Amino acid sequence: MAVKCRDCPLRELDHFEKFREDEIAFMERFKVGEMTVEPKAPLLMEGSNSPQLFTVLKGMGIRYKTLSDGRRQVVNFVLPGDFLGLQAGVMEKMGHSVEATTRMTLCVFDRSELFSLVRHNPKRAFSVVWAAAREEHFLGEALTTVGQRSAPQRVAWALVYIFQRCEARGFARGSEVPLPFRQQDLADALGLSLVHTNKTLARLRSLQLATWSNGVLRVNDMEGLAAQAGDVPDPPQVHPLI
Amino acid sequence: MAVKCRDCPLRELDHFEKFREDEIAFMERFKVGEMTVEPKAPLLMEGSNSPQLFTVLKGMGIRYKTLSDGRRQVVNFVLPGDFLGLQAGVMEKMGHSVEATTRMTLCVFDRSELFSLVRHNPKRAFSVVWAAAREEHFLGEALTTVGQRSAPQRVAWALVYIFQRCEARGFARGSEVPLPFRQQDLADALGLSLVHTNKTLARLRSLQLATWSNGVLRVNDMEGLAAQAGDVPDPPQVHPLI
DNA sequence: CGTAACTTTGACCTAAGTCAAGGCGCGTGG
DNA sequence: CCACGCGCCTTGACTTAGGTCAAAGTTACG
Repeated sequence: MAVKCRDCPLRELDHFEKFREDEIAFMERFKVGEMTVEPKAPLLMEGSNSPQLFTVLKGMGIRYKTLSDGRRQVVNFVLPGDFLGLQAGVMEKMGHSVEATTRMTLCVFDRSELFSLVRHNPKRAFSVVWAAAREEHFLGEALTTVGQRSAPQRVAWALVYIFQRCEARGFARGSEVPLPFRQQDLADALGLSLVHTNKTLARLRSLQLATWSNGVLRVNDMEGLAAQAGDVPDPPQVHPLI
Repeated sequence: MAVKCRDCPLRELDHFEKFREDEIAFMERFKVGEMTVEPKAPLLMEGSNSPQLFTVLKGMGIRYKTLSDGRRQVVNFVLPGDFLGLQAGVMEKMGHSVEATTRMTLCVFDRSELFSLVRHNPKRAFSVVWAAAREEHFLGEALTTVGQRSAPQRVAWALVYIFQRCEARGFARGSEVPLPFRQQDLADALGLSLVHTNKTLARLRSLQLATWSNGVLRVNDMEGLAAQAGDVPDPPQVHPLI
């Protein structure tokens, strides 16, 4: 039932660094199980201190923070290969919540083993640092986008970003990638209202740049979309933890 | 001339975790020197791969990203105890630039030693992870603030945040802390225009909540200021690297 | 003293928010 | 098998928070 790290399909992707034989063995000891959750299921709660850490194997979700008045900031979209729970693992509590959008399957690790992982396997420890730095880097980009760019730029930027990430994970079929989120999620990620996000998407559609409907994003003109976005991110090689 | 880690004044602050004797010795080997820079001096450049990492000993600065059209996002304010260059240390390049605002003195480390630090000193390695997670946590808060809050809330939030950080570092004299930045810097941090930031600060002043002039922030009514901000951050214990 | 870098204030404008009303697809139960 | 409800998307009309422009104070400094 539970997939062995050895057979993990994520490792096959060019996007992820290759494991050495001993690293695979090490991770198999670190791994305590596998979990499947339904859409809407909460995985981690802001302020909580989960005993588990996860690596996403399948499915998508969102990281978000909720304000006391109910407003919500989507902090990032969660895709396969993402590591969840670092903050809880190293500080006492999570800074944001994580929720499944589609059905997801996750690799489960024991939080208390994180320290021993750092102690006994420096290469893997470096991957943890890398993951944290990667997220920090992304959040800097996102902050800049939300702080400085216009609505059309923000939306275009987000679509390019998501498309690239999906593509790197082998989800793209031609110019299409699955995008199972609601417009409200994107709006909350970009600090825009739902209505304005919708109208902005409509404009990108009428400009023949990108179409997002029924959970599928089609990018007709990546050049043009990137031009709309202004500056665009760059997705490098990643270290998964699995 | 160069201060020994043993005598580093930062270690005295309650805010930072105490070092063990062997950790001090270890850091002294890791440290390659000390540097002093003048205001406006660039410390790290976005996209570059600095051979050095720094811990701030004295002075303040800003982390920021620049867009191709000249707009700027201030990503965070840099205070003593902050570790600079993690992204360059672990990925190939920085995601943002760092510039001195006041004269600063920095502890200099050799980037290439970072890996050996992780390998040979797990406790310190954990501190690196901690620092990265801390920054990630902050950026999530900042993103939420910029994405969801109104101008008065943003400004109040930022003042509370900065005041707390300064206080934890022992900079507070009563209700005053040094704040040597320009209004433009705050505006760029919050995604607001200079003019609107100025007017918002004026309102906080007239409400008797906080006054910021001549590089000094005085918080008259922390309760009220926090109320303006809505939800407020929490500054826990930190691990410095020194 | 003059000039350059910040701050402050007022008048006006526009990007984005809010409100409101439909539309559309889908699942459920009568 | 149809209709009702629900979640999500779409569109139009109107409002507003915050941006832009412009000009005048204020310091600090050479």
